[in-house]
Amino acid sequence: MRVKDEEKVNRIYRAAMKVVNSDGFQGSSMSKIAKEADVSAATIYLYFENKDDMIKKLFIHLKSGMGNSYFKDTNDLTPSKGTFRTIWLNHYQYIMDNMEEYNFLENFSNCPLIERIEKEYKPDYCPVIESLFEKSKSQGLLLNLNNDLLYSLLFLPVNYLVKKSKSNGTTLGTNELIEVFEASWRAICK
Amino acid sequence: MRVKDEEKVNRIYRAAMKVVNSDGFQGSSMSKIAKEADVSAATIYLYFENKDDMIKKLFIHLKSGMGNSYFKDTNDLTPSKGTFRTIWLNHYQYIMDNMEEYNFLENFSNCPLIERIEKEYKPDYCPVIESLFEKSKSQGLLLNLNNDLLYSLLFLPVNYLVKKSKSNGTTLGTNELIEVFEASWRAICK
Amino acid sequence: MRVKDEEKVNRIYRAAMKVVNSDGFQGSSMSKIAKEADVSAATIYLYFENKDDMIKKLFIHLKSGMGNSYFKDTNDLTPSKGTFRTIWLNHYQYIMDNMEEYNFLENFSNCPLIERIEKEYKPDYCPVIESLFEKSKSQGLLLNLNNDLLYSLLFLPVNYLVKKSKSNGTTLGTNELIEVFEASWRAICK
Amino acid sequence: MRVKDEEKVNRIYRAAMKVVNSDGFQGSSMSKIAKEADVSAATIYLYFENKDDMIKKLFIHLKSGMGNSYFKDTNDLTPSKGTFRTIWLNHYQYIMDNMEEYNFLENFSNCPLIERIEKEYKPDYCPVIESLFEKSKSQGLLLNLNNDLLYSLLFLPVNYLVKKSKSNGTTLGTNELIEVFEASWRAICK
DNA sequence: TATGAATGAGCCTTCATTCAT
DNA sequence: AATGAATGAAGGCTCATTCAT
Repeated sequence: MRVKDEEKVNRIYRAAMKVVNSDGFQGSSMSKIAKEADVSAATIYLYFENKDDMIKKLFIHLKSGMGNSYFKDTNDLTPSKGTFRTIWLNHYQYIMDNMEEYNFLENFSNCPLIERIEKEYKPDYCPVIESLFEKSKSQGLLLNLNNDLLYSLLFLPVNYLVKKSKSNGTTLGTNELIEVFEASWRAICK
Repeated sequence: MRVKDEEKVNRIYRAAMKVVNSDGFQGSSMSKIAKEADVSAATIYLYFENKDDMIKKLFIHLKSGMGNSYFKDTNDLTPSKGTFRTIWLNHYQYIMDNMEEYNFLENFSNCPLIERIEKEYKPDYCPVIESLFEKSKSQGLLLNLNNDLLYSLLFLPVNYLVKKSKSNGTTLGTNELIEVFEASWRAICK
Repeated sequence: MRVKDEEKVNRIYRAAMKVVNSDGFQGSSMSKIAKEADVSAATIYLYFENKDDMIKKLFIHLKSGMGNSYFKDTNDLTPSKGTFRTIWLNHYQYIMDNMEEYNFLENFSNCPLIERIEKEYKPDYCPVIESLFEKSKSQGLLLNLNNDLLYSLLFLPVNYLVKKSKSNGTTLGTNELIEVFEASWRAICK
Repeated sequence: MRVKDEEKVNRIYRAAMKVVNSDGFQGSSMSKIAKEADVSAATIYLYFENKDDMIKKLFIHLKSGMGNSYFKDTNDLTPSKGTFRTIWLNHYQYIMDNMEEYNFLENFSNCPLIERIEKEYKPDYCPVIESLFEKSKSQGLLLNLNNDLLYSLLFLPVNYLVKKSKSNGTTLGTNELIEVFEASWRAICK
């Protein structure tokens, strides 16, 4: 397994994501993915050890891509409501712009295969936001709650809503969006 | 004529849940489930049309069981913070007491097979809580937000925390629990 | 296997014939037959050893019924063209009136299961016609050909035509019918 | 890349024919056929869509092979008794030389699966002989009968006899053979 | 007698993976 | 490096048959 053609790996990633999202994990097969990527199934095995390996690497690939984009345009991490709002909106924007990726990640967070790597991978997943939480708590901006709890109060509702609105075919207006942020913020601010 | 073993369908349900939870959907097979339930694979087809049918019925079975238990001991649905706390704590208790069931439901909410029946089934899933939301909004107890949003602000964080704590092996103390409720409540109350 | 209810056996026979004719041998199952006969599948095993046994007995049952009816209204077996015409027309009429039975027999004459019993059963299948052939040959009415050959020259064409016309949805007119007989007769008469 | 073994499909054909002939349609399974062909069952699916597809293609393959061989060495289709005799003897020879193929075709002409393709395939099956019939009728060589009828009067008896003689272990002598032809011919000639 | 329940065996088919070019 | 061919293993499902009432 020697990586020569970096672009081919991406084609495989994209194909896998697409097939899995549309057919579900159990409906996805190496040959479908291969066809979608326009390579032979055997070729995939030049780049990945096996199917699990491919899925895991795809998961990590997408997850880190997602983590990075939260903080695009955001070098100023001074604890403030404005900072959180910016991050929060970036998060929202990322989900909207990368629905495919987001869906894939959501779908697989709960599968046994992924759970293991989630555990290994999570620690260094979002150190930036973790430290922002810590700073904010020590400055009295946020309630003194566990980071996981802060995370869930702040981000889960919007995640859920996006998924909902996607399946309903509706879109969230700007006002509505701000409303959601304000509600979430109220939950965690001091 | 051998008499139909009413309990057998439950054995199958339990087995399916167990196998799926430990091996994931893609790793679950009818024969594994059959072996776990201590019946022949063919027997499952006496009770269900096919695998999909079985999973769907199991899903509905668990979901309605879950819905019912939220309101055990709660006939008084007068809109008040106390009512919501009771329901919220029932919800928490249910998850803790029925981790297997809860996990199964979580795992499958995202699979394509289930998405369809979710849509059909959701409308009348929790009419009680929906009407409580409505009443509360009209009485000025809650912010005038979409029910889905209220739901996600109120329940998702605790869901997430339970899963977290399970995978960490820790348990939430009573105080911590109340803290989570209070935070969630702050997000939605007027 | 004790036969108590003679009528039930017939219901099973009729059901088997119907199912096999419409779904083919490979598409016929004991449960389908049972349902068609309005009995439990287990009940069939009270009357027959197993599926093969049932099919074989049905085959023999039908075959002997068919043999008998060739000579209804025909006790006069004096060798003559008229006698043969009568038999030939009886044969035609029987096929038309008992298409289901005839089809079943045709379908199964070639299957390995039946071939064995055909051999055992054939000898005494149609002694009447065999002796008529013999007498006719010795009287110089027919060519001195093997009985099987006489049989095939006389009867196979009309069999084939009936099947054809059935699948075309057409019916043979009386004149046409006589024409066929005359042609067949020309083949074997001296 | 391993090269596709053109001969492999023939091995599969031969195996299918053999298994079906000895075990009947209902007794034939893909795995039996695969074993007989000395390939993996999965391999068959590289060459055929599914079992039905394989059987159908085998049927057509054999049928057209049979059709072709009737007219080997026979380009002269001038209507005459000699022409018919030649064709008739070719037909006989084909059956004797290709008993397996012939049996398979016979066995399957009556199964529902085949009936459909027979209907689609028959029209252009033997246009040569059809046109010979037509020409012969218009020249007054043959009786003015339906082609199907001519076909059945001419060929069915010999078919039957061959099968008979095979199951008896006897062989038709040349004289006997000519006798059969003459009888058949007498049925249809003017 | 009659039958619904139950099942082991087997069937068709697919799939992840390896082979050979 | 790339791929079509090949396959063992497994999956979902059906069926003839037996069991237990």
